[in-house]
Amino acid sequence: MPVVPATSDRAPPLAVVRRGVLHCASGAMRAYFPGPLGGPEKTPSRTHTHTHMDDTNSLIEQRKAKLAALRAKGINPYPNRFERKPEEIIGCGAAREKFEKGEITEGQAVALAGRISAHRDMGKSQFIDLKDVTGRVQVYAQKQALGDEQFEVFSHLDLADFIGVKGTMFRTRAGEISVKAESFTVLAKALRPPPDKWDGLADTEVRYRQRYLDLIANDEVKQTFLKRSAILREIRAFFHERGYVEVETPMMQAIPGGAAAQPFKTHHNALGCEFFLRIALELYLKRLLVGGVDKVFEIGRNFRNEGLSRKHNPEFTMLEAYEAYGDYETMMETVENLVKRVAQNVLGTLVVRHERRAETGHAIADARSALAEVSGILLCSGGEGSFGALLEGRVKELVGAARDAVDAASVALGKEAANEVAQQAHAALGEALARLRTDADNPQSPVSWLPENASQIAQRLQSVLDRLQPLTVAKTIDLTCWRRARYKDLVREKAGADWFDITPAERRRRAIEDLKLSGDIADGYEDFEVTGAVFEKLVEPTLIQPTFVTHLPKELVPLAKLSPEDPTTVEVFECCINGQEISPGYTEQNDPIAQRESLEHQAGGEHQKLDEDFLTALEHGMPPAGGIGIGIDRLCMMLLGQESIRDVILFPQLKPKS
RNA sequence: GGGUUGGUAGCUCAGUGGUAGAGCAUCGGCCUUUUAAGCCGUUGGUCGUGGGUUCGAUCCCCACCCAACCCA
Repeated sequence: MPVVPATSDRAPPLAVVRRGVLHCASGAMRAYFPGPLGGPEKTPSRTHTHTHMDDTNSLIEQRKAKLAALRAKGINPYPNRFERKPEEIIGCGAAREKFEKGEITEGQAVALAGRISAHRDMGKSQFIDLKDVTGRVQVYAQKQALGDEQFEVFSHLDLADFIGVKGTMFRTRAGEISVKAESFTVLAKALRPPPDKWDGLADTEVRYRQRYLDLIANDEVKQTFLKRSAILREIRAFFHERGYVEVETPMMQAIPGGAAAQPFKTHHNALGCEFFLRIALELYLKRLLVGGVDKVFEIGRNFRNEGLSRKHNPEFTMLEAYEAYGDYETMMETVENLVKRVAQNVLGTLVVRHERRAETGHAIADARSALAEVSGILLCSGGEGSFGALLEGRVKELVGAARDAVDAASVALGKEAANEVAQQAHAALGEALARLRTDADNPQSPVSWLPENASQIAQRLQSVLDRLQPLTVAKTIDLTCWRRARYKDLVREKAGADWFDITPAERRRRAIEDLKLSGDIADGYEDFEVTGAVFEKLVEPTLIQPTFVTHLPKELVPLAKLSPEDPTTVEVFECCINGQEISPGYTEQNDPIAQRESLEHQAGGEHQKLDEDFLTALEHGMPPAGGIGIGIDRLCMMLLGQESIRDVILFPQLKPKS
């Protein structure tokens, strides 16, 4: 009931005004576009549009009214092209740069086109910023120069409209390189307003689902994807220069092979059979080695039917390259040279600096309020006896330290300083949380917790850690120095020098109890899997600087070739950078009998999973070869300083909106 | 799968058990070299969805949807 009168109070005058404008305008539209375009079959949809417009927000309505007004003036808001002489054509940013360098002189005629990104109205003179992929340039429009009619149209242009401008270059009094408009053309009217010019677009969901808005609003996002493109270009150039052949192999495969992963299933109607989207490129590229394509690579999408996370997108881009008469040593050099070249040519440096992208202010405010909450809980639940121990303890000290750090961060002027203290806070809280969890799990703990207190405080601490996370991402990756380290040595660094001298039972106990990997070690794990968990959880995340991990145990990579110098290991490397495996490399298995045994074992007796055609190919003889795979998305994350794979994939997979 | 945080105007964000707020954007007015232009005025909301509690819910409770992060 209260809704109806309220609407009827307000709605009628607005509706009358808007309908008046729209009806008049669409009448003009029909007059200007007689014939098929304005024919009767369009009328129903137009009517529908009207009802829709009445319901939708007024910003779109206003723009549609402007669109109709343009048509009423005989201006086509969506012309087929921007008419201009070829010699005048120039990019917006390019025009500014060329003027700066003196390649264009004051008063020279130019033509450029772009999207309006800012509008400064001075009455009888106006400024807009015009943006295209080359950058931004200011356009200056004077009533006198354009004439009353054109100036009227110009002054009613909206942010996000596309226009073309012809004019002359000059520098304003304030020194800004600008174009004085002599004429302009509306190239495409935008019916929706762009995101905020200052704050950009922050809503992650909108950024990923409507990436075009992200690209419009957030320039650094556009730069990231332009650089991703440059990375791909450099990778291709690298391999082409070395005589590699680029190929494309099937994405739809009857038997998905080359990796252990769940595939996506699809169906071919005409053939009446199932196909799978590929999970790896390997088996087809090796067929090409058999066929005499000695150096071959492919860059393409793989699909794995697994969970989504910061590091995983269900479809991701993989590079695989194989080189006959090479081995895993050859391929290590290849990876190193490739990454160095790409970094140098795209970033101009071999030292990659990762900065956080999140805004410091909000994160600190969040973290501080959460910390205050933790302190509150500590105080409120501080009864007699048991809590005395807590309040005296390390936990309180650490929470206090974290608070101080966050407070310091909030007044720190520089990003660096804020980041440093945030990192300290993060470390301190991580320690406090670990301590809490240990004590809470340990009945012999000197602190006799109330269980609900412990878990409550642990949750709050976790929350604080989460909030501090965006502040703590700052690191430098030095690509000039590539370490080579044996798997066992790296494990010994984290798990103890005697790790491989103790019994398997002792290793398991130590991993679960001392190294706190209980959640990562299943009951049925083999001994090598226990060590594998240590590597994956404790070693790999710490390998920030480029590291080739070599001499992996043969059980871990059963399909690989044994190392002649140590037959308990295989000729395989994992190249880790930024705490992630970027690239595995192999001396490829070319013994058809050994390969058959491994694949049969992997298929676990399910014969339909065996790629007989691939095994047949090997029986025809494959030259000894080195091979690598490089996760392009992860490589981009590392090079471009992004902490989420979704920030290097233009359209990451999200749950469809219902 | 579990947990934490979030979803309010086109955008960025405040906020409260009782008529919904700011800045920018929009629209109107003044201003012919501004640049986060300025000044004056104006418009704009199913407060994620669905239930419940209540005289009254955007707020409290429950469920669900979507997202980010952490853990598994």
